[in-house]
Amino acid sequence: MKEQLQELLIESLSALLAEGVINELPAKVRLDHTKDKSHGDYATNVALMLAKQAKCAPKVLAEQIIAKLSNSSLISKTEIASPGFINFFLSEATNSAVVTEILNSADDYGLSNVGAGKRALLEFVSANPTGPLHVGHGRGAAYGATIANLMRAVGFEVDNEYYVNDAGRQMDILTVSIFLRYLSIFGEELRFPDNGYQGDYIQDIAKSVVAEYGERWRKGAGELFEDICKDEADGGDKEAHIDALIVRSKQVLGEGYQAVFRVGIDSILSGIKDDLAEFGVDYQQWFSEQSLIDSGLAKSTTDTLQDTDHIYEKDGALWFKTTDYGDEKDRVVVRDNGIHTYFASDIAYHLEKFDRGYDKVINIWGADHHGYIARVKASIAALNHDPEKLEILLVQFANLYRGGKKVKMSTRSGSFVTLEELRNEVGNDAARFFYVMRKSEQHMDFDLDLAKSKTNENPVFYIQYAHARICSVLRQAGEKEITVNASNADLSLLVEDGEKSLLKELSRYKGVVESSALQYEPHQLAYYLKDLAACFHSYYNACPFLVSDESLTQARLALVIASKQVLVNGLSLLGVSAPESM
RNA sequence: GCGCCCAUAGCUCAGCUGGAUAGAGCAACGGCCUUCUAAGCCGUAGGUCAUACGUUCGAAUCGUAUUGGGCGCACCA
Repeated sequence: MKEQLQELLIESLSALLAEGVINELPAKVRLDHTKDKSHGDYATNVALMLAKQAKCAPKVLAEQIIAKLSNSSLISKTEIASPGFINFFLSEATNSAVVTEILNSADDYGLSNVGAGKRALLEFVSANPTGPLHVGHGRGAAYGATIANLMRAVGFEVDNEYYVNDAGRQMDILTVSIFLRYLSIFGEELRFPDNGYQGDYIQDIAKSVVAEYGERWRKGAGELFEDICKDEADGGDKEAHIDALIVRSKQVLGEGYQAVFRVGIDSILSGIKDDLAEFGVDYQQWFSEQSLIDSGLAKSTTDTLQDTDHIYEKDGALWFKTTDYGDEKDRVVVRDNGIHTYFASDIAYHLEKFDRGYDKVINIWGADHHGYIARVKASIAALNHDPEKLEILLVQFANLYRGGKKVKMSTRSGSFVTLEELRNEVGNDAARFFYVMRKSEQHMDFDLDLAKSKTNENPVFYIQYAHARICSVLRQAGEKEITVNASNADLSLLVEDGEKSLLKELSRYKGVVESSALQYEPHQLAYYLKDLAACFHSYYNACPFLVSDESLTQARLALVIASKQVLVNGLSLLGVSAPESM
């Protein structure tokens, strides 16, 4: 009905335009829900916006706008409030119509088509497959999955994609780490490199290698470490040390190197996939970095840039002139040792994304990668695509708190809390909700104790409890042999304050979904659901639903069932369950 | 040093892209269970929206400067 009201308003403005009272229509006609019910149901500031070009006082213009407003059964009255707002009071029938609409649309209520079927590619998480996902990745996962749900709800076609960095040096370090642990299982005496992956999961993967290959790839530690430069703890350079070990391992292992690598990446990747799936995060595509190298696209993209003079050579390395496109400094794409950088394949990856013909290309990155934005956009521009089409959403880190104290984490040493551990501790519902409850660019403190608590300070339980309470009411109705006939209820009986505010709250839902989706702000929906639940709890305490007056019972049940539907729809967009009882 | 993000009640955070008297939850205080789940509700108290200028009918919101915090500035990913 907001749309209808808006149309009426535009009609009126067009009439004024025809009469020359105003010179042009505003870009958008804002119609807002009012905070204060003495201001009616909706208010617009158009008269204030247009007063200057109409060269008259806002209040005078407001009167003219109202005069041109055609009669409609929607509106019961209009008022002008200083300095020039027009307040609309809707008729009771208009307000309660939302219940009918919700009941008719059911699970589809809240869906719209502002996205008009445009295709969007949403890349998120994309953590290096060098270990299990940790709580930092969890935020990106929950955020991305929710954005995808929201965008689909408003009519976009969305593909979720995970970019798998299965090529490059990190993979070599992973392989060597597994290999060394594998050797240790057979009692080989060796010093594990400072720069290797220390986590326990590496030991587990090494055991899998044993299970699959037995002693087949066993080599002597002496052979492996002979003449290798010193590690950091021994006064050497840890980078050089591990690089030397990588080269040696490849020599010593031959085809076994690939075999060990395979076991490692398969194990880690399947762990990540299971983890995300259990978290309710689904992907349409898993895009391999290695595939860009195998297909030659990485190479050909670099060649193209070289042919178009975007790349030059310096100090034995190939540099991409990203400064031509506003970056702070030029970036290396091929190192002096001939190995391409991560950036090089990333250029090809983004080119590939654009070539797939999406209308929107969206990346969700950890905020620590913000320095990377300029160079990626530069590469898109250099390859004759519109860098504006790439939208990069940054997600800040999440700190865990337990007992009021920050949980310390460090990735290198392997002492991090994994996403799986978090999910096991607080549950998927609380994790999903908490992650998106905060604005993504805001640092968040994830309070583990709060996420587990079962009081109204925990918003997840608060909202779910509202849903469970409604289910309970409906069960009671069944026990009392009340036949619920919501769609035929006489909604004009809903006149209590609690009912009016609940109706108003319900009518906000569609707009919240749309706004959350278009602005990539799931927290708007999270807050809305909290407000809706509050509205319901308040109503629940103020009015009994199952009363002796049968038609009143039916009307209240209709309202309550509509509320339940919106809670279910909203929670499902957030990936949170709606339990029938708690 | 340069760049990006942030600063709102004692605490954790919203504030619908410039609107009307800045809102929730927690913590504090006072009430509500013989009646649909008290995992709930009602009320009281709590603010120089970091600071200072500016933009205009109107600023927590936009601009500039300052202060204070986070992150980034690799031939790592």
